[in-house]
Amino acid sequence: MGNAVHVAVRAENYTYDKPYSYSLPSELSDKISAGMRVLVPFGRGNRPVQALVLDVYSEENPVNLKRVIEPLDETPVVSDKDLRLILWMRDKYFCTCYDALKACIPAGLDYKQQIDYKVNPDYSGSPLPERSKAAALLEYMKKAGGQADFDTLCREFGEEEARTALNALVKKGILLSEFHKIRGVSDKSVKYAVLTGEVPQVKLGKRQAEVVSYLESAGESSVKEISYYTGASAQTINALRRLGIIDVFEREVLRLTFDRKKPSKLLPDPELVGEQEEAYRELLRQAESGKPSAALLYGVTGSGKTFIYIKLIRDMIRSGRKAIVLVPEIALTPQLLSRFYDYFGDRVALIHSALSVGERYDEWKRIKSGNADVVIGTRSAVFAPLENIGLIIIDEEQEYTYKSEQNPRYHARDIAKFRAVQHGAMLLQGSATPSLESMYAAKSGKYSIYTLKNRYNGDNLPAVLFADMSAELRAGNGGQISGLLKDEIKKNMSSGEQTILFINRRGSSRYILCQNCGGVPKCPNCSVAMTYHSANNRLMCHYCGHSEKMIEVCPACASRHITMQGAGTQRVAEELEALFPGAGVIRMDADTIVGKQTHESLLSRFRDERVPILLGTQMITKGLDFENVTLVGVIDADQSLNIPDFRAAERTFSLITQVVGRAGRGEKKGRAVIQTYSPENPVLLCAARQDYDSFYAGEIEFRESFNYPPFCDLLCMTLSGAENSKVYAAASHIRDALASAKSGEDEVFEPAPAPVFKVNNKLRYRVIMKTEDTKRLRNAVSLIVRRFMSDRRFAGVSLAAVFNPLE
DNA sequence: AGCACGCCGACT
DNA sequence: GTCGGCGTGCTC
Repeated sequence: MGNAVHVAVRAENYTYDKPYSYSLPSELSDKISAGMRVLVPFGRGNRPVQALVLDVYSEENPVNLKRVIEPLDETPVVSDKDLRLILWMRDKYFCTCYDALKACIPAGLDYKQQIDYKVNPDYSGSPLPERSKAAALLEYMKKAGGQADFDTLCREFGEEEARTALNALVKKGILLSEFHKIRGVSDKSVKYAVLTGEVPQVKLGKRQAEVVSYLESAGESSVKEISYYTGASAQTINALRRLGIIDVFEREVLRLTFDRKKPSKLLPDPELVGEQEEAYRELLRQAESGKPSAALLYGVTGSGKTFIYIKLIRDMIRSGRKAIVLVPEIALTPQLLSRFYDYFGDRVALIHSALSVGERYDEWKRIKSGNADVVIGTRSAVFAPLENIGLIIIDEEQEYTYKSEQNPRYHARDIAKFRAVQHGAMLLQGSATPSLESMYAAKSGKYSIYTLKNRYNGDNLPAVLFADMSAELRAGNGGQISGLLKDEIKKNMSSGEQTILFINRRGSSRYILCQNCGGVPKCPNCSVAMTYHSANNRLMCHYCGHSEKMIEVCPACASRHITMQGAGTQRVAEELEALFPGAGVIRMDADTIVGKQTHESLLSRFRDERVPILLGTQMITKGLDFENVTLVGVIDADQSLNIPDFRAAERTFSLITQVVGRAGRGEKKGRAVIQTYSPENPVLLCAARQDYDSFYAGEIEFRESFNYPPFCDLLCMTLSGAENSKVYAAASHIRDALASAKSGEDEVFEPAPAPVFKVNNKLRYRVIMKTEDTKRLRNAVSLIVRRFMSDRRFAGVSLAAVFNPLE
């Protein structure tokens, strides 16, 4: 008899991610409990591997088990509830336990492991054969003072060679190895480079010369910026540093920080009126029941959802429970944040990606130690280590930022539901334009639903005008701005009111077209056109990160007639400048939010300096509340409608509705101009009237007749690899495997090339399956994935399985 | 994945 | 004889 543990090792491969037993040395038995991480010997070579303790039990026969080496934590990093969440995530998302664990804890708690090697001074065995790699490596280490870490040796000898030589030397006892754990390093500093003034002794490479000339004009810059503007890789920078031409140094990074000064006095409970009060009462009763439940708060923009949230959370806190509030993107919700500080002061914890590793870790510890009552944050905040959660709120629940695109590919809503069940909490989703899935769940009784119809400060909906762009084209206006929109902007400018122009760039980006041969420059690694970035005047690939200089002559036919396609903010800005010479335009898109210009700085300029026009992409659709904005223009409303995706209509409706709602938030009456080639389109007409109900009625009918979610679940299996025939064969195999697992009305489709067939030189095929019984299929898929991964015929092909992908 | 074992050909 | 290349199979 003795103590032993079940652990989940940090496994690279899903196939062997299962519980393993290790015996617990008696000196460790009171130091280790479930939810802690330990180091265990794993595999034939007994290499030290991190593992998560699932439970401690007493083992009849502990002698034939390997022993735990050492604990990595003093207290559990996850609770028992979280452990169950992790196991559930593994089954649901086909990820490893350790991947799920990493989602639950801050990066600052994650250990990297490093092995240091030392020459054994007491070695007395036979000498090594001369001229072998091992001998060379040993010689190198002796010169380096008898000690080196693995990374350095890899750089010197190549990874493969270093590994084999080191293993041989350790086995012979010539070298000693020592395991070190390194805390996830703080990212509070950023690498900068500056010219030393040294004149190069050798002729510089093309890339190197570009970096030097960039630094000459820009002066000291961050390495990230340098590679954005010149396309230089880390190697290029390193080479220049070794040549003595540049200096590289680290510098503390300036972060956006939110003012967390404790307000002198917290605001009293907000006053609710009419339908707000009614919704609040019902929600409170539901939340206080102590039973898990889900509700949808469906209310138009400006109907005061935030105050209902605040009042509910106050009540929760009074009864000793805690709350999580998820928002789509922290930078886009400054108003909501400051309101929470006004009402909850320093009992608010904030978790989002703009925090440094260290700050996230601090915030996590603060939450875990019980010093926060409310956690606000983006997707990952759904894992906040709170105990006794009473309420989880997902604001703007239809937003796609709630879905993780990396392993584990979870949706915050699913995690929230699971945790709500664990804690007997209420999940409250709020939206002006709920996702079809959520509204359907509400209508079929799975969620209770509360509706707010009125804008509480009596704001009127804007008057919406349509500009028919095909008529414009016929009338000889081939530009991006219709006569109608131009006139409205002019009116606004003369009355000193401001305008927001929205470019719907989803699904279209700017690319280069040769007018002579019709050629479009493509990424050499991926099957997509290169996107033009005006900020650095380069062509970039959004899939693999490849970038090259903007071309002046067509590489195919040497013609100089090269034009830019797709509506970019820059092009519209140029047109505005031609129409309204000298008028101020602020451009806001991913291109202009680099370096010192932040989202906030641009917005505060727009507000404070009353710049007439704000022109931007998706990022201007949310959270902006400017009294003086009385006109909103949608440049190309149809853009996102034409994407071949069953969610295209839903996304477009949500976007347009939000943008239109930006007009007339103050005293003055607002107007909106929607430019489109299809002014009769029902989706746009509904969005113009802010009429979700009609939109929902039409869309749900479409989903039902074509059997799309929420009427079925879509399973998407993506196969990728370098060799076309192999990947295709693997896809066919998966198709057959799924076909034999199907039941009833399930459908399995033929393997098809992914919409972007080649990414990073890997070819991708997809196999889609529609199913009505996801629960049952999930087990079958888990088995298929596992079998696939351990099947040697499919080496070199990787497989990702996702249920209901958002893209 | 990563590591050892075992089988076979090349070379001291 | 033995070193090392690669195919195979397992990981408490």
